[in-house]
Amino acid sequence: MDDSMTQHPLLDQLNDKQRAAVSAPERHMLVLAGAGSGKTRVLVHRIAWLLQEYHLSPYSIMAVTFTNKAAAEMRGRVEALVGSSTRAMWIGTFHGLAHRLLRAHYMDVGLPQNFQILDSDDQQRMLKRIMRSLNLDEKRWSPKQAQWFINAKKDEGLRAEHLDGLDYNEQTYKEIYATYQAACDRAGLVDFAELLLRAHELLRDNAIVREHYQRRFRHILVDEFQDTNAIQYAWVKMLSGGGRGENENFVTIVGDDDQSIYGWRGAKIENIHQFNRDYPNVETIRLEQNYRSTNTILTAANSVIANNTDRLGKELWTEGGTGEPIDLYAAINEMDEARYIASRIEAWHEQGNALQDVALLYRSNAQSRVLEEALLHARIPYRIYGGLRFFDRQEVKDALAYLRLLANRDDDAALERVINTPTRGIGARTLDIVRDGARQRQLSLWQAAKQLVQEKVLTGRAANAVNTFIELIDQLEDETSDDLLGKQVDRVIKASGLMAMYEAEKGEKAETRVENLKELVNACENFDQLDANMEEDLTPLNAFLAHAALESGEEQADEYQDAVQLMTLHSAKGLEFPLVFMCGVEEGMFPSQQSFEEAGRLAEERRLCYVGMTRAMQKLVISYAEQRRIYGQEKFHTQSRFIGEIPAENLHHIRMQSASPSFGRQPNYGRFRTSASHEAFTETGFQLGQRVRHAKFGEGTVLNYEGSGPQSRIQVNFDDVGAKWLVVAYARLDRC
DNA sequence: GTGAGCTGCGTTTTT
DNA sequence: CGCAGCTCAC
Repeated sequence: MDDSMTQHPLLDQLNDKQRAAVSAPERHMLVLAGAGSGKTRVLVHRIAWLLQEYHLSPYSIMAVTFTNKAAAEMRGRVEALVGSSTRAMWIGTFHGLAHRLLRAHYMDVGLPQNFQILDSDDQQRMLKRIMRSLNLDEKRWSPKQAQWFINAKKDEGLRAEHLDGLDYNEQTYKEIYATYQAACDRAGLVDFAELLLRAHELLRDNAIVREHYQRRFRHILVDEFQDTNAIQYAWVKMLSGGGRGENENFVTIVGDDDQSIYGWRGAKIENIHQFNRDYPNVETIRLEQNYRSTNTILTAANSVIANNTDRLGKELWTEGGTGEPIDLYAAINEMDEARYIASRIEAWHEQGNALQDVALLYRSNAQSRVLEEALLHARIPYRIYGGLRFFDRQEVKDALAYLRLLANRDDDAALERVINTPTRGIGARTLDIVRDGARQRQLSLWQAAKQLVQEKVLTGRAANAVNTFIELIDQLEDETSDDLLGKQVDRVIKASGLMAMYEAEKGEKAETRVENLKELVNACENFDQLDANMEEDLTPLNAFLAHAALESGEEQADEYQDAVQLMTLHSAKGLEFPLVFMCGVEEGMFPSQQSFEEAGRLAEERRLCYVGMTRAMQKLVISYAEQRRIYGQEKFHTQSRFIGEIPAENLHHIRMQSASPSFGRQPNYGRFRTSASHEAFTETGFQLGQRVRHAKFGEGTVLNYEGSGPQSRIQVNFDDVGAKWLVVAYARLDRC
């Protein structure tokens, strides 16, 4: 590479590999980007390079991500780098871009112009209704399973009619799938998986549309490619002409097979391999230099992931220092674990470090509870990721349902939600009649309701109530359609009685609901259709509704408060923290019980472990509990196999230093006693958490004790035979 | 229409 | 064990 190239401002601060990826000639590329290797940076600089050096129009570039957050970050950084608008560029999520295609070509795919998006909550309610209408045994068939089945098939690109060779169970799900799809089609509703499936069918079946986009998008860049499922892969392939079309299309995929943690929802790591087979002359570039973690952390993470087979192969390295060893805390139970973590955070904070630099990672959400209790007790502020998001809140969804009805009367899901919210005398009986009528006549609920009133199938109070509702919606549209969006929403919320309903409720919860409704009006006032990447020819209302469905909104505010972050290992992906705690690293928790059966799932757990470890910049603390209460039952665990895969020299073992009986689950001690000094030894003469040896049972850890004097008993979790209660006087335990 | 009381369920999550 | 969702009685 000559000097003029290396001095290009876009290549300035990049390492050789990054530079090679950014300045590569136009071609298909596979960038294997390890954790913390500057992946987004490469992607962003590559786009800028295409614009500046190859003088490509922003119009000819598409960049695809999985989350809105990633898309927004990419757009922002590209804009900052090239200093001009990127509006013409298609940067977005798979779902967002598919939605865009469907809006632009709704007629070609047989959708009404006002089609609405069904989120997974809506989808489940819809399925529940459909399964009732099919008179299925509710003990045997669950909407949840049906939802799983349908989405999995759609993710594979399969429609109900494509399914054959099914067993009896699947046959039923197929029927549900078909009925559900017919209902969605009638109502103009599109679920998330449907966005992708239908966009793919559009490109597949419509040569004119397909060729138009193939001509347009000279470069397609896909982030997190290891997380793509079958339909997403097929979609990219279709858009790019498979890389062998008559047009010059180039696809760049960026990903890390070691960070594929979404196999359970249909992601296929093999898509990375498949890309190499499908596209000609793919250049592979590996980004292995890590700019995030200490050498110790990387060595440990590399050792763990090395236990997986079928890897593309990659080893992270750093020019940085060794750093501190990884601490391993062996807790006697989950409360001890939580208390230890809280004490470590206190120490960290006292040394002048920020709490927001600390993350607590766990395998499952249920684990957060005990951690929260300990943090609360220690008065350490914390924030939990993955709560309910704005557009997912009940009251907000109610309001949106009214708006959806204004946009599209046939939206059955919306109608079901609000026809009797607030209550207006339309009870279960009346609704059943309307549902039956709709099914028999193959109409939407709205149309059926109208007909049934007209034909006097519905009479008296019921007819009156239904009529009032119909008139309310019609009138609302009439009167507010000329309003600006914010005004319109404000009037709809009030005239529908929704606001009054929540105002009448009392309590803190109700107050928040009222606040949220006001906030929705606010969001509408500030909504910028173009900023949201919605086409101009979409009505503002439809644009907003699509926006609400596709981006369920940010998490709650108060982000400015310095607080520890709690989240699952999955949601930690892509983030980094100076201090990371990985908790509950026990066999049966992590790897989870359910992953034991299949090697593939175990490998995914290991990748999750790799993801977790590589979040840590300076210091990683791993902990596990010998005993843990799960669903009200005491479980005894051993440390996770993943811990054993870390080189011993990188680990620093810690056991409980000052034992307190409260951690031995004695009654009446409360969950977290103040940390005043407690006797380190139990009345048995053994320390809680201490390692002991028994002639027959081998080695184990002291977990608990009860009684005193000659009857005193002690509970030991033996490595080989599990937990046992022993009478100390007879057990002849030795200290290890 | 509302609330007590019962039942069933219980990785991981984005769109 | 803790919850959400549902039923049934008023």
